[in-house]
Amino acid sequence: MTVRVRFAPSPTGYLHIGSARTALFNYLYARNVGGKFLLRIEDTDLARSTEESTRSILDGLKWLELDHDEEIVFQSDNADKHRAAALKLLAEGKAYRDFTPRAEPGGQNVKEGIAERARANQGVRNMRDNEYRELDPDDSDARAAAGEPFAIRLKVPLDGITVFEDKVYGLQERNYDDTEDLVLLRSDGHPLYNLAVVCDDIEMGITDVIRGQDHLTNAHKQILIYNSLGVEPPNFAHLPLILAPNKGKLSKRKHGEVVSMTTYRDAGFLAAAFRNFLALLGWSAGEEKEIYSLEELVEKFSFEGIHRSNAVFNFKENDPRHWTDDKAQWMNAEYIRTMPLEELLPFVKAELKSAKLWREEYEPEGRALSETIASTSDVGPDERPAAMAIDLPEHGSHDWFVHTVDLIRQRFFTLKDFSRQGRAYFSEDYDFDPAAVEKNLSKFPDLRSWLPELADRFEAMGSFMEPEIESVVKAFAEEKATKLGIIMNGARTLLTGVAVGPSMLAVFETIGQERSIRRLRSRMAWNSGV
RNA sequence: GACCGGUUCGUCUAGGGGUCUAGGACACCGCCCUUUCACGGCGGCAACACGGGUUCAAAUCCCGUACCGGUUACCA
Repeated sequence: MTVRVRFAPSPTGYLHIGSARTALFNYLYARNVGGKFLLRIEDTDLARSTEESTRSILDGLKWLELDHDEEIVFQSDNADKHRAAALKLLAEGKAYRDFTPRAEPGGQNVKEGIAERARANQGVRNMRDNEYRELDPDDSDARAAAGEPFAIRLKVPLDGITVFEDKVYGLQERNYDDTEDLVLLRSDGHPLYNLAVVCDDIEMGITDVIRGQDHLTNAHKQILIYNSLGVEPPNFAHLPLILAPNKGKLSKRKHGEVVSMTTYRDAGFLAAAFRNFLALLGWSAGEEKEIYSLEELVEKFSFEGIHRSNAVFNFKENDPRHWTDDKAQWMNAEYIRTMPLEELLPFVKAELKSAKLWREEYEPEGRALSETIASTSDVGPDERPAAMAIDLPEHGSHDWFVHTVDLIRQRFFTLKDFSRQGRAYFSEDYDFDPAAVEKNLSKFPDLRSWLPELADRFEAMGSFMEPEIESVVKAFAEEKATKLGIIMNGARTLLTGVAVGPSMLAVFETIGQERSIRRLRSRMAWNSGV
């Protein structure tokens, strides 16, 4: 039998980080065993479900590249089937009509109300002591026919236990006594979650249900429904939860955008990096390795590697440097710095495009992309031999673009850095970081005249490549009896607007002779300073 | 309250009775490299929740306690 799993989010918000991981694990398992990964939108709570949310969830999945098989199922389309199932159970005496008037929906905090009531009922109430449970079927029919509203509840057997072997949590047993006669159909005819899930999973032929641990007790209720319906329950695998730094629930209300998948997409994260991070939250291949490609994750995925304890998603709300989990940030930087250049290029292109920094000249002309890369980036920027310099691409060309991306990515964390910190490489219109101006320019007033003077030296140069640049700048620093670093850092600030970056010689060379000269002479940074 | 689950460095984790003076990663802190730096290299700090057993031997097995989480809806 081929494995069929599903990811079944309810569209009441964007794709939450925990849901994203659930989707990932479903996907990994399906691909690992050659099964199908299906998608179902659980939109039966009309009041809370929105189309926008559905779109956002789909966007998130698409971004993570978790492609689903077959058509998306919308649970609301199946309401009639759910009702029919409830009616069938009613007809078979496996469910009953509850004529108890619907209770007033509690105050603001539903959960607290539930806990409160549970405490109050402590030891008194049998979970199945409903007065209508054993109502004579004829009476029941008569009252229903008279138009009296009723809910349909499952008639949970008196004695026995539900048992299943959870693929993560192991053997799970629960006394029927601990499960109430759950409502299948609301008095307004609306099918409820547990019924809908079971019916849909049966209809979709789901063999393995992989979802958050918050559904562990639902599994028992659902098994009861499967039993009543006479259908063999699927396998269950529950995943540990992802918690907030205070070990509480991670929610949009409390934690805001950090939990949304779109935040990461918009912040310049690579899907591959984020997937990698997500996979390691609650799962381990049992080896000392952190970086896994999707293919490796698929290959190594197993339920044995999944934890039983919840994981904390660590971040500091008011600290920009740690706005999200440090490891996620590191992972993304690691990908940007080390992934094959040809895979990174399209992302940089998209980023530059959206920042209006992309130029058609960066487009490869005729040459295959890989060919270009081989000629410019096999050698790391730091140990590029002199011979390479001969081929140094001209600014504005595709080769230059490739060369530049490879040079500047070494200190970048997100795709956004290419259009922000790296803006000066692609545009004449860039800002100066006040801290950099303060640190590298304002402190050394002499640079105000020295840097334009250095520009004059550059202008006199024939070839503008690292070795020549180096001797010119060194001679200049000696002449001015100052430290080379002062000149270099001042120039860096003028040329790039920021205080950090690759080797300054490489920066000069990459920015190019003409632009370097112009920028060294510019007064803009000085005027922007304090 | 009841039922269910969990508890190894700040965080993610390795660990399935001896190889554990508990390993890796991130973060943090030093040092080195360097013209600077958020790259890189080297190093440091830092954990088996607690109490009882079982055993020659326990982070690993059993029991209890504490704490944390989930569920307990005519929500999903």
